[in-house]
Order: sequence, then C-alpha cells, then structure tokens
Amino acid sequence: MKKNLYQKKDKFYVAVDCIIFGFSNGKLKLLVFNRKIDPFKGSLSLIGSFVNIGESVSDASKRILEEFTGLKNVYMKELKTYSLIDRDPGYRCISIAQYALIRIGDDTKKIVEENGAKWFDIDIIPNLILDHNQMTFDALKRIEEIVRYKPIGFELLPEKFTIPQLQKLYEAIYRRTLDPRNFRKKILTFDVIIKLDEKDKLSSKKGAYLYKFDYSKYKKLQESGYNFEI
Amino acid sequence: MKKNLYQKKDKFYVAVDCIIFGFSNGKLKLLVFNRKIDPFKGSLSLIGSFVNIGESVSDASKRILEEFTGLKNVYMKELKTYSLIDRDPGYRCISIAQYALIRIGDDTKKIVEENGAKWFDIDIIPNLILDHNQMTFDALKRIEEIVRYKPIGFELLPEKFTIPQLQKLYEAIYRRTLDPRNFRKKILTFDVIIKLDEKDKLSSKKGAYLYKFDYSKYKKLQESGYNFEI
DNA sequence: TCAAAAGTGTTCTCAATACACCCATGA
DNA sequence: TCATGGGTGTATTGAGAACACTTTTGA
Repeated sequence: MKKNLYQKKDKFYVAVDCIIFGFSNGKLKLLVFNRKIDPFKGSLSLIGSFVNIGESVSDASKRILEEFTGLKNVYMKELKTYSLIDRDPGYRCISIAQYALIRIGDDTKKIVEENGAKWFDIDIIPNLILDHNQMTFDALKRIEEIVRYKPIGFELLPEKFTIPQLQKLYEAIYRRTLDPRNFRKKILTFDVIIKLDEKDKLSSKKGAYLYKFDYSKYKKLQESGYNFEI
Repeated sequence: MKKNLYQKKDKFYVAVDCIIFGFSNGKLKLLVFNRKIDPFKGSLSLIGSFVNIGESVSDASKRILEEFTGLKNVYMKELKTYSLIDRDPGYRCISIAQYALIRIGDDTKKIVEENGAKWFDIDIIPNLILDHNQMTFDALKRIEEIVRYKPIGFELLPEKFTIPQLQKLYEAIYRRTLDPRNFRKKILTFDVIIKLDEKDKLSSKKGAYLYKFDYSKYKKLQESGYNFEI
C-alpha cells in the first residue's frame, strides 16, 4: 500500500449484514442465526460480519455468507448503508446491508442447518439484534417495489414448479390473493416460462403441470423491466 | 465510546461522493468541482470527502455538499457503495455514493460558482477522478429506472414551469423525443400539476401556460408509484 | 406575412379486471 | 361419490400509441 495521504481522517469498522430470503410451503422465509460473538452473543441476528481490508464489500458478503451458512454462489444485491452513530454498542461501525433471494432445496436446507442457521417465516420474525429488524423491513419493502417491474421467482422456486406455486409466491410478496385466471394469463403473456410434460401431484389429486423458466428470456425481462400490476 | 470489542478487525476510511444533477436549457447537468487535495489535486471530481466518526453517512453527505458548494437542505439518496480494493490510490477507502436532483435557480447558480463548482452537460461529461465517471453512469441509470415508476420534475424544475419544459426534462432522461399530445394527456391524467393564469413567453411568441406542482399529490405519487411508460 | 412553438381530438389496439364453471383424481 | 385443487373463456373498460392541423404573435 502506498503512502497514506489521509492520515488525519477517521476510520471505521465496516460490516456487511445479509438479508437472505427463501420460499417454501407457500411462505417467504428469512435466514437467521445465533450470534457467536460479543456483543449479543447468543442472540438472533442476520448473517453478518466485518469486511477485511483486502476485499471489496461484495466479496466480503460472499465470504461471510459462506462462512456462516455454507451457501456458495449466492448473488446478493446491495440494499443500503446503516451508519447511525449509536447503531452498534460494540464500537463505531457502519454496515452495508446486502440481500438475496435463494432457492431452499434439500441441499440448501441441510447446509444451512448444519451451520446453525434457521429459516423464519417473514410474518413471525423474532427480535433480532441491533438494527437488523429494520434492515429486514427495508429489504422486504425493496422486494415489493422490485416485483412491480421485474419478474421474480427464478431465484426462489425449485427448477420445476407449478403455476399455483408461482402464484403463491406473488401472493406472499404482495400480501394479498390474486385471481388465478388473470395471474395465469399475465404470466403466460410474458412468455418466460415453459410448460413441461410432467405433473406435480403433491398438492392436488388432479395434479398441476410443471413449468420451468426460460432463463435467457427471464434475464432479459429483468434487465428491461416491465409492468406487473395485477 | 465503550470498550472496543472489535479490536482485531480492519478499519476503513469512509468517503461520500455526491452526484448532483440539475436541469437547465433543456439539458440535464452534473455538478463537478476542482479537487483541492492530493491525490489528484486540480483534477475534476464529484463533490466528495470523508465521513467523520461522529456523524452518519447521510449527515456527512449534507455537510460535505454544503462545504464544497454552499448548497443547503439538499435531499440526497444513497446510490451504492464503491469498495474495490484499488479504487483509491490515496489509501484503502470505500465511498458511499449519494445522488440528488436539484433546481438550478439564480441563487443556486451563484452559490455554486462562488464555491468553484461547475455544471456539465451530461452528454459531455469530462474525465473525472477515480471511479467518479462510473458513479455518474450508475446514477443516471438509476434515475432512468426510477422515472419509469415515479414522477420526477418537482426537484429539477423552477417553481413555475411549462408543459413543454417538463416534456424536455423527460426527453433528456429518456434520451428520445416524445409525442407532445400524448405526453400532455398522460401528465394531466395524474392530476399532479396545476395550471396557472400566466404564460411564459421566453421560448415562443404565442407563449406557453405556466403550471406548478401540487406538492402533496406529487409526494403521494412518489410514494405509491405508478407506471409511466410513454 | 410568416416562422416557430403551443395547443388540441380521434381512432385503434391491447392489456387489466371482473367473474363462474367444468375437470381429474385419490381417498 | 365427493372433496379438493387445477384449469379454462368472455365481456367490459380504460390506457397507450399513432397521427395532423389550427392558433398565436413577435419579428
């Protein structure tokens, strides 16, 4: 590192906290763990820790998520910075919150549990340390906003899913019920899901057709955006 | 400050950089100034400096904007964090970029000039230091996105403005021309601007009616969002 | 009188909404 | 055979898009 030209300036601990959402049994879930260091050892917390000097914030969040949960290759987005001077009694510290939507597969479930993390239903989130409840609230609001103009679901649903499942995901985010005929029509007009020749019979006797996302179209839609008021 | 529980962790200089946009003569403008400290003394830069230990990031950005430009009460929003390890040769330093849209009034113009800052047309932005061109690009993209679902203009236009002026603002952001009949119709359906009994004759012989924003409706629309694809 | 910008209306298409019944099947 | 969830169609309404001419007035 070169000569320090900023010697008289203040320095900060910089943390990241990860707000990880999943979807299972028709419910949005938040990933939470038991904090293992003081202050607040033993309390419930988002997955978070400090950024090292030799890494970017986004590298740090990947490293930390993996350290705490075993989850790899999760693509997180920056939510915002939390920097109130009294936010952390441990020491003056800012946190750059990151959020992600992930698929809760069998592998994920196992990894997460082995590492002592837990999924909580988003409408019964327990008290978390510091400003972590605020972060969760802000992340949920962000997702609600984004869903209005970008498709969602690919990251949260299993590879093969049914239209009623996808509808339940939207209902969980919108927090209201949707008309199944209109929902189906709308989703299909985007031409972003592909009908498969299999049925899922877990939730009904008749069975529902499985679909998968057309990933390249999905990605394009995410970039270009659209309007999804339903 | 209490006992430091995080002693073994790394600390960072934390900066803010402000991406300030204005609108005049039918063009979007960016506020830029001549950096007065090393490294890069004398080069063009966004308005930015270091966060002090006793203030939040948003307080810091207000303070810094005022110190460098004299502008008070500018409401900035967080864009994102820039934290690549080599981004600043001065020292390891992360920057939390903030952006704002402001009205370039006579007062603003004077204050800004007295403080040595300058407005640049956004399609002829000069080379700025560090990652400041990237920040500007990202901020512009953010604004383009936001305009699609929230109203814009109140912060950028003079208190009284004409519909053709507002249209030019949208055209500057969308980077394309819009149909004047459709634009007028759409804006009026939002019921967010109020027609005044005066005309502005600066840009035509016939003169164009002046309007002002209905601020409370404007704010509500900004919160609730809508769809503005035109 | 004419150039330059402001202002206005209609048609067409398509998406959003509301709404009710039949289908397939395992228990 | 019946309860359960899956799947389908239509009519109405409103918004988006395309498009051309008249008005005003200062130079």
